[in-house]
Amino acid sequence: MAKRGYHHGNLRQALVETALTLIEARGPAGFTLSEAARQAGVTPAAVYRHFGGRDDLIAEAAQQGYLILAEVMEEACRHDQPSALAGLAAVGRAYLTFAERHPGHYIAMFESGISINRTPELARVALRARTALDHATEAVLRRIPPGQRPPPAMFAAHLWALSHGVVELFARAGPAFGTSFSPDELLERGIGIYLRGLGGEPGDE
Amino acid sequence: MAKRGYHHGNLRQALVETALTLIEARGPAGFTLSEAARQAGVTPAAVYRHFGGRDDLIAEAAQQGYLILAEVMEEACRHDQPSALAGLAAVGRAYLTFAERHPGHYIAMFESGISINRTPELARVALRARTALDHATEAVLRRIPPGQRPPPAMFAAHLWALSHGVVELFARAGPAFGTSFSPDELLERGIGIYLRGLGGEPGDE
DNA sequence: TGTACATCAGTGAACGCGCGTTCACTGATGTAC
DNA sequence: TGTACATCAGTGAACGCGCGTTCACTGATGTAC
Repeated sequence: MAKRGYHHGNLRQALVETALTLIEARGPAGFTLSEAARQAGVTPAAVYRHFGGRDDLIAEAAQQGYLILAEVMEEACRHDQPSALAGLAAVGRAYLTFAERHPGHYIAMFESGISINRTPELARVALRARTALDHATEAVLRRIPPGQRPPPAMFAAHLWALSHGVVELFARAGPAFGTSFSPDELLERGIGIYLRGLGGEPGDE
Repeated sequence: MAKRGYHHGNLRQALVETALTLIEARGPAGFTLSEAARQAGVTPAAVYRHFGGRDDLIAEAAQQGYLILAEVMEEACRHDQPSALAGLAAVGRAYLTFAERHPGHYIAMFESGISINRTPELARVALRARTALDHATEAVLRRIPPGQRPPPAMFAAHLWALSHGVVELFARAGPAFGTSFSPDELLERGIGIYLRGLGGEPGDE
């Protein structure tokens, strides 16, 4: 435990991190400003030095999440992959890994009910994640016979939807809707089939 | 407004329907037992004649939702479709339509945070919806060259995940993540590509 | 058909609780001279 | 290097609120005789 006096030092970020832990543990409804303050070792009123209120704190958590997601997406398409399938699978896997490793961020982003248009910054950074995904998929699309290519935006939307659906139904819900397949396997094979439908990688996978 | 005296007549179902409206309007966090009672024209305490508490009311709403979804899925594969694609698309479309027409149920089922294993009845009826989806997809799978068939459970999971992802990201979020494509178009073309990847319907779509 | 009675759905008052938010304040920090 | 002072992060007490839940009750319903 770092010593602290009257001034916390970095309360703002400490609150965000406490919020993330709470959201992860109790869901978006279980999160309260007061408890976040308590766990950060601070009076509830202190929170108002840094955030407009409860929802702004969640929004900040979501915003940091979109930033991480954007970076993760950018990273996923940085390394040249041996095949289109490998490239796409890397992007999908990155999404799964993100949800797994940053559940608090993930919930704040997609399950907390805060609107992506709540603040211009949030909208901006969400768009950046979106754009990163678009770029990642565009790179793959170039390796596919031109005749079969869907519009890039649609291609990205399909990948995102499939990844998101797998996370929501088969990863985050726990074994509730469980199949005998792991989320990773489910997603990777789904992407493989989809990609074959586009005419890419005839002999692959 | 139906007249009522001291006894409501059908308070239980009236509460469920009020709950659905509230959940739809304010999200799962905005729903309160007290307000549901108020809108049903009844004291909060009256709710406890019919439900164990707030969460049981939500669970009942979810349960009725799974029932509707199961029926919708069963209906979607009842009519013989001219092609495998048409069959699959009908199932996907049914899912979208369900989310659109029964947003309260949908939220209670997938966004309220109540566990599917909360009660045995809820688990049973959720499984029934799941099974209906499995059957709907199995029928399609039979029309596909055997060599390419994925395990039926995986096939169903892919369809579900794609549909669910499209709903969550591009239908329910409103225009937040909007693409230029409608959710229906997105889903239908996604299913088309996926199905071609399975070797079905070579010249179709 | 009429009366007595058991049942139980809904009442209304009350509770303790923790929430989000406000306010005037206090005391640590760091800058100017 | 030392002192005065402005800044502003965090305090702590207080608030009103609506929540979920409990309890002893009341009065409508429907059944038995």
